[in-house]
Amino acid sequence: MSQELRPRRTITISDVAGAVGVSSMTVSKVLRGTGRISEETRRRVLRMAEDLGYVPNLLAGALSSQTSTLVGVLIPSISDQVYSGVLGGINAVLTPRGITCLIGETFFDPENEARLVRMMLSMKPAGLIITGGINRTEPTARLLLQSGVRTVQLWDGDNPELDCTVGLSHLAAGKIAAETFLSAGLPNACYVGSELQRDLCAARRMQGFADTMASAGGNCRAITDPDLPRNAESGQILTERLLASGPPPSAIHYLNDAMAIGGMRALIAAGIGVPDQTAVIGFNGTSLRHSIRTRLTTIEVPLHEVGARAANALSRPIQTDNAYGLDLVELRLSEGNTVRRSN
Amino acid sequence: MSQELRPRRTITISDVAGAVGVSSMTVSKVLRGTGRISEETRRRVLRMAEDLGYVPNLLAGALSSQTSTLVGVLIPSISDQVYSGVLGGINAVLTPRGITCLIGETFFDPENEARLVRMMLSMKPAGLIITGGINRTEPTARLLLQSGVRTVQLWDGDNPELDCTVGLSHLAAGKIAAETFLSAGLPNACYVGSELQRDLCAARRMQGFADTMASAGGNCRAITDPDLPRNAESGQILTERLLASGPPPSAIHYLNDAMAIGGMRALIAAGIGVPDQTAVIGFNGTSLRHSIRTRLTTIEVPLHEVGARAANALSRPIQTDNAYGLDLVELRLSEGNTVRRSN
DNA sequence: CAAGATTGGGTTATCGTTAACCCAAAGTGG
DNA sequence: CCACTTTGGGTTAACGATAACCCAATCTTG
Repeated sequence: MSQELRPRRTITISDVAGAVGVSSMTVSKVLRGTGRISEETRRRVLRMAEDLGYVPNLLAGALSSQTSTLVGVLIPSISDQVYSGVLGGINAVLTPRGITCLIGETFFDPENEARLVRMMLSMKPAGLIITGGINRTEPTARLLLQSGVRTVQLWDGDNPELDCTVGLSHLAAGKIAAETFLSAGLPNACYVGSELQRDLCAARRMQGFADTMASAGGNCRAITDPDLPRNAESGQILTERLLASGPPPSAIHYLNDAMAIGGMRALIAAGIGVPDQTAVIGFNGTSLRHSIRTRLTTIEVPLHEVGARAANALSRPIQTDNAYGLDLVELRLSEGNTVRRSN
Repeated sequence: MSQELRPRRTITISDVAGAVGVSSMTVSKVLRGTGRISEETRRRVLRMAEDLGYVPNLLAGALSSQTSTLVGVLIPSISDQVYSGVLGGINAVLTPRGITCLIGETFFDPENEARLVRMMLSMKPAGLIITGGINRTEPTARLLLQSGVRTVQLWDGDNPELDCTVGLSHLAAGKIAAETFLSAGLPNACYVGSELQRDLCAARRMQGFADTMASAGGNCRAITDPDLPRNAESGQILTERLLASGPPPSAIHYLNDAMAIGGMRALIAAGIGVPDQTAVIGFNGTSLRHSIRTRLTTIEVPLHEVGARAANALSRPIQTDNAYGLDLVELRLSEGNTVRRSN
């Protein structure tokens, strides 16, 4: 604690050079391990850098070399488990490569996205990972194109765009839920969700669900709200709204697991048995999808995997033909006990 | 789509200047709104910047002005709901100020932290927010001091350090759990958690819990594991381990809500009634703490609030005396039904 | 032992912006 | 009408590091 506290003038590469008695270029070469430097000099430089507490200035380095170690990531919300799970996968790949993530939250708003894309681009990132499923403004799209920055679209696998796309087919996800209900003999279904006009991916899941139900002779209502947050409480509220509007459907597909859990609370409270009277399927396995007695049946997306693949895609050679490099993860229905064959 | 695809040479401030017929300094001033510029010139510059698709180079700007718009944030894990919740609060404050977060995950490892602090510092951030509760290495501590970068310690409110500290008292959290059990007439308790030798905050919660139990004549066992992830499955495993080792305690305090939920699954499976035979308290309310029939009693931490306050602390005047600016959020016990007065 | 190759570094010129000054022309007041 | 302030910009020199070359001394080889 008796250390020097004064934030002295910051130590630069040429301070180190001066102290060792070489040119700053030599120090730069040693620090980056390039060029021919004698073992002796190398050791002295490293030693002195250490002693002086030299910290490289990456801003300067990036400006000079025209390549930064930053990657920008745009997601709807960082406190949403789904996206933070993906972020974990991205970081797991990027951090070992010495790359740091710049995070931006769009909250599904194209204007926010536009602002954030400008911000990110002005940091001259090595790459960009942008969550799809929102209506990108035209100027933003152009900016991305012009920038020359490698850009990966995340999550929205139904609508491949940008340099390449990594995610899942939300249409397929909805279809899986529908087929599960159909093959359990439950053609009378409902979709419960919120913010669907902003979250196009969720909207596409609903579409896949409803279309599949319809084309098999079933039906599908929708109980949605434009603004409710996508948490357990909203699931409960919307389900209560659904129950107030008539007899309960035999199956419900929820926008996500949190809403499904809240929804089941409403069902149980109303004396409706799950799965016997109403079957339930969620979306996006979280570690809590197993609640205490009930194991929610859900569509599992390997979030970490999606993130990792997106990060890897940044350094993959770009597709030259018009086939956007599309990389979809596989979906699976989790084992659960909220869907049972009706008899 | 018939746009120019060629990533042309990047447009700089002097391209804009040349096109308008002024000096680049004028453009710089217009773009930043400083200096005296005629309305006429200002408009022409802005127009041209727009037309040319000019994107500022913040690296160059930061290098020159010696102030960046980056803030580094170090958290244990980004996919852990607790920390991503805090991150949401940080971002909510910083984004409107035009500041972008650099994220680093330490996974409770001091060496990772050391590496990440170096990384962050080399980005010359406007500030740093570092989660406490891990043993900072001595060189890292010195580096932080020398750097002159404003640094806020997050989360660990029992051990104020750095320029200021924003978080909660984990000792107090443990104490609340203990007092709740004690006043419910349940002196025979157990703490269940994992990774305690790395997560010092969780360890302190356990300490606060155990000490309070002991000093009131109660007792407290501990079932922990050094490496298990802190999720529902681990809660279940550790609780099974607990049950295998003897008669069930009358009360269990879990490291977090996810583990508590998993633990309750084990209790129910073993035919042990919650809360009648064993009461349960978790930590950190999540939106899923209400599972379907059981409402977990837990200690609620306002995560968003913690993050927001930490972000605000970055711009608060620094304490000059030795009283670290300590800012603790208030804890409260959630309403739940997993603790009941024993009779 | 002459001639080319290798070793171990140094020079110079940017990278794109901004800080700190400077300065002409136009306006202003007594 | 003269001294003085504004207005509206321009000049110059960093910021810290790197790319692209250059060059003297030493080594090697036939």
